Amino acid sequence: MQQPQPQPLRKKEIRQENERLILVAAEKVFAEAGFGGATMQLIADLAGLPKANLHYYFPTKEALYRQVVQNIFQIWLQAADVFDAASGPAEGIGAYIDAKMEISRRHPAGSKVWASEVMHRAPVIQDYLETTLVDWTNGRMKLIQHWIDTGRMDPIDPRHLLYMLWATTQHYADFGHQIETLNGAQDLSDAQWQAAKNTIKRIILKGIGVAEDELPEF
Amino acid sequence: MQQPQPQPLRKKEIRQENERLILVAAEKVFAEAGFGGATMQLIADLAGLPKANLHYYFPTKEALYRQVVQNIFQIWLQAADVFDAASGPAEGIGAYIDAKMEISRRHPAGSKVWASEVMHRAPVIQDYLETTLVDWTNGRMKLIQHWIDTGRMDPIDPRHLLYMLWATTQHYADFGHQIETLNGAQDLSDAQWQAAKNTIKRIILKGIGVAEDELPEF
DNA sequence: CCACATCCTGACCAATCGGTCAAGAAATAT
DNA sequence: ATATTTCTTGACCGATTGGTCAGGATGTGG
Repeated sequence: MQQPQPQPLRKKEIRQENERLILVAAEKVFAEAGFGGATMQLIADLAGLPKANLHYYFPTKEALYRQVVQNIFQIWLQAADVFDAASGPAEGIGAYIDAKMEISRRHPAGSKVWASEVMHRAPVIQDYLETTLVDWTNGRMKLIQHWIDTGRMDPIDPRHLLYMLWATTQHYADFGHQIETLNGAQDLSDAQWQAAKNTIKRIILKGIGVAEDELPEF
Repeated sequence: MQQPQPQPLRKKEIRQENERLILVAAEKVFAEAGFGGATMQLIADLAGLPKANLHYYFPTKEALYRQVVQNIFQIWLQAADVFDAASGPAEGIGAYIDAKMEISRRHPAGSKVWASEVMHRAPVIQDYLETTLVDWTNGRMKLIQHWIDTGRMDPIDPRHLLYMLWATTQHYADFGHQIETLNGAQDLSDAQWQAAKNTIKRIILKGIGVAEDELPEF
């Protein structure tokens, strides 16, 4: 039960709310126009604030962009929790696909900003790639290798399996416009998203040799 | 077929060569900086021509960009030839994966420009998406459905299988920088590219239920 | 040779960009 | 109340951008 209080805003609330407005607008504009094509004026208009106000909260365009990318990176990493909690490849990889597809559906702009950042050789988050992402990847590769060693799946190169999972799930966000066009200019329906998830899980889980009795129903 | 020209005109050679230089440079700069971040001056420097010369051959930045994107689209479609010539899913899909992976390796800049164009809602090639790409996709979906109907593979949604093929293969170009970083800042070796191809083909072909005796050796 | 078409390019321009600033408004602290 | 901190914003600035243009250079056809 939140009471709408349009007038009496406390200073801390003002800062919090304005930074949120700016970050949401920035994510959208950066996704649609790229870093170079985005302008502070566009972001300001979308956030409903004067341009000078943006520079009060974020000193430069690059600082704002950096914050957007870092926020996305956090969401991105968080999706891995389901991976570790799993008892085996069917559950772990299946849940990971579900989680990443949900991100692609709910956070398409963020995914595009991430893709754009990496495509342009990661000028802003290269250090994160070299540290956090390397560690994350090594950990998951070990887990997958363990599943292989204990006969839970075929001896697949874990690295390329991970790339395949990233590619397939993020494609639905990054190439969402192409997919919509091929869907008759319509957003994917709930059923179509479900079909996408199921098709991906079915092909990959069967493809890596997960035992039949571990597979979910499709 | 081109008519062989015994005495090619000099002027025409100049035009041909300069347009080629500009297009090659433009593809690289657009890929690395995005449309908004690319500048005519950067492209001119990379092509080794004065900026004003670019505007002699291509009236505007948009016109140059449009030509780059259209060229990529042609290469992109051409990779489908192997698909149609195949006698079944193992051969057709396997060859298509090989062809698209080869494009990712040899044409990474083009792939990035394409990805960027689609991510930004295809401002330049939307009409191609709605006509050529729709037709292409429908044709391949029919072929896959025929393979399903004749029991050559499992009843997989052909649309999502195609998306999976695109996503997985193009990922090695579009996210090449991330892959290099995770590979210790090294380009993938011949053997690593081969491993990537094999892993993708193995997972997908097994995942869609291609008969064992149709599978190649991995 | 000459007349013509094509190619080349330094200098320039209007528009737009990211970013600054100073003065004032509004909330908070004393 | 008053002093202080935080927030707001129109106006402005230097730098960069895509694009123009006039005039010279170079190749072509007669």
